[in-house]
Amino acid sequence: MKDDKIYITVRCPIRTTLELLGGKWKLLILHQLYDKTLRLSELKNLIPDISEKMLIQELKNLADSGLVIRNNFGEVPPRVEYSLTEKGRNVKPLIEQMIAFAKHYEA
Amino acid sequence: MKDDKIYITVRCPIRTTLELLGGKWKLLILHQLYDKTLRLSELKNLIPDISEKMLIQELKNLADSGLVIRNNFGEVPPRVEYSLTEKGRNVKPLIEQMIAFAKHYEA
DNA sequence: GTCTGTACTTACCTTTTTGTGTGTATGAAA
DNA sequence: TTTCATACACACAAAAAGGTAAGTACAGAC
Repeated sequence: MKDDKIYITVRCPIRTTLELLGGKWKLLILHQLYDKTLRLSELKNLIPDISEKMLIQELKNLADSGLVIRNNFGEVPPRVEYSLTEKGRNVKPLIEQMIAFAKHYEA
Repeated sequence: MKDDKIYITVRCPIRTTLELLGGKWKLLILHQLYDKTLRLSELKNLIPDISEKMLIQELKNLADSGLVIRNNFGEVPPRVEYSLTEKGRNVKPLIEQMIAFAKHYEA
């Protein structure tokens, strides 16, 4: 029913971004990754309250979305490095606006 | 500001913003509200797939956070209008960055 | 031959978020 | 009298998100 109306609203850029970046962890991970390549263990230290499962899961998510690149060195013990893709780097202004918003809010 | 790593990480501006604006609906509501005052029923039409319960709940949330003002005219049948506060208006650049991000992503 | 370090995987569980359906108040209109 | 419109409350259910704990693989160090 009323397919026209619904269709327009449910596929808007805000929802797209929410799907890509929504949730508790993705933006925090991308923020850490912004200007450096990091290993899983390093991310774990930088975001101490994330569980290993969530970190791996969200990194996989971000890699599947093409925002993060997973570089597996194929060594033993395992060595894997994560970094942003070109598209992933587009989160920067978004993150900066989030920080600005929090600042304004707390002022 | 302290250099305690944990403290910094669990209480950072990104998390603050996530707490205020996270979830499926808040940003969509704020977006509709950006340049106009709206009644509940109007918002319901503009975001057809939100349930009434969620709409009311999220509006209450946003009002409690001081981002939205609830103006109750005390009439019968009820007439209540919602609009952004000054602080609420600070979401604009954030929303615009979300839209820009989606655009870049899809390009 | 046991231990260590790393990046996972899996099963299971709890919490949070979101959705559905129903009920309430009231004045006016039919 | 009945019906309608509006904003919202409440009980409950379903779904999604997140957390815990255990296990896997394997080269090299001990």
